[in-house]
Amino acid sequence: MRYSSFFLHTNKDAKEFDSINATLLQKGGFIDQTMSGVYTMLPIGLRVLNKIEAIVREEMDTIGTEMLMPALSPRSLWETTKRTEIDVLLEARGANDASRKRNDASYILNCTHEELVTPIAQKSKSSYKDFPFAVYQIQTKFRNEERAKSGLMRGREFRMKDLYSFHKDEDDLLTYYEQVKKAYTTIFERVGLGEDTKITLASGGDFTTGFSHEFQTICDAGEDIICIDTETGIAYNEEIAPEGKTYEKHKASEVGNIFPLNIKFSNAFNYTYMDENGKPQLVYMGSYGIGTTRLMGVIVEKFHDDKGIIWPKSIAPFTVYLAGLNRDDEDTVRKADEIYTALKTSGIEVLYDDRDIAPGAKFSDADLLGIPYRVVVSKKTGDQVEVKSRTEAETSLVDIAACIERLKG
RNA sequence: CGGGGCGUCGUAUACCGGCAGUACGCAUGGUUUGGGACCAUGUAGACUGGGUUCAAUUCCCAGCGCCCCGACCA
Repeated sequence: MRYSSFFLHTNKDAKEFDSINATLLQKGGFIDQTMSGVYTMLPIGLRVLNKIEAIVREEMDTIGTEMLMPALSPRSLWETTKRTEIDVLLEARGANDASRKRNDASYILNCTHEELVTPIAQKSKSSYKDFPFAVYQIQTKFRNEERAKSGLMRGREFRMKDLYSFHKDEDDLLTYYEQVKKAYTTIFERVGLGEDTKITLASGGDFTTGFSHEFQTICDAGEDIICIDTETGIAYNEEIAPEGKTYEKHKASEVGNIFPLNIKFSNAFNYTYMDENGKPQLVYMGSYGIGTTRLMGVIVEKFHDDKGIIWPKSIAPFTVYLAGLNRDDEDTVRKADEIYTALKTSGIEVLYDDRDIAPGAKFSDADLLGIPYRVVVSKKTGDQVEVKSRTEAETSLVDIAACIERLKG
């Protein structure tokens, strides 16, 4: 991608916000705020989000099947489960009298999809032979947060992967629940958060009187506090940490959560299957979420320095920032063009800064954007190129072939 | 939802009851070219409504919006 034809504009003088991710993502031109808690994913930001979601999708495909449910749903579904009182629930309706006359209904902008997925499953999966099964989606969710804050970490409109599993009994649900834990662990490892993400015991919240598990990434910008039992190493959400134990406390951000719903929703919708003896039995369900936009925010919170973002390679918008200097020199421009083509041909994702601006402006953009490698072509580099990683201070001059090998590796 | 703050070119900010300024960006020209270049010339702005006043961007009220602290957080 050539910078000159990419829809990208950095603004290093943009306002500082309460959180690092809000500030850096806006300075880097990854996101643009539309209103409080609502952001546009600009092209370079979307590249990151797509990579995160691709990883999530790959891991989810090992334990479930992707589908896509609507963002809008009828209020009646939420009345069935008595969840119309959720305080963050958003409603949509005709914006003016004319459209209200045409359609009197009000709709819910879904914050989660148990109300949608349960009746869908009920329509076709009603024999014990059908179980277990699981479906997931990656989709935009809505929550009318009282106070949106911290950039992508608490928005009113955000992206979420939600997975729903269906089982004949509790044992089977719990077996699957453990599989989800493994898949989630793999996801957080792959996006670079493995080390600091703790499986944390939490209350079941609105869903169940039992337990649930949260995936909490230790992070100063986080809104939760997790307590790690110094003896057992087990992490608890502060809200349920038992008295009389010693804990290591950390601020953390909830990047994923998993709930054994048991029969809460199947009961509300009277979703039963026919067992081996021809008797109807309530279905056991689980639900499992990962906020993909929040994940993006947390990654910025974890990986940055005073110059900008440092994206982990697995989710970086590009692998390499190719800075073509000396744009007034035809030979150097031609050489940079050739290297750009060579990198692309090798399957390397490259952002080619072909603008006629000062070298320092390019370097600072490269740092701000957080692209893992920087390659420089200039009068000084001759037949070679200069390469350095985002975190290295020193550059090295190497042959083009060697450079490509390094970037591929 | 309680409390506080703020709404001025695209962005960041300043001043002022009497012609709204600076910087960045953007445009054009010239000089530059390894850590955010320089010079020149341009470009573009007072959230909305009401009130006070000879005169309001400025003061007052309301609405809307945004930010921050706290509460909340399936």
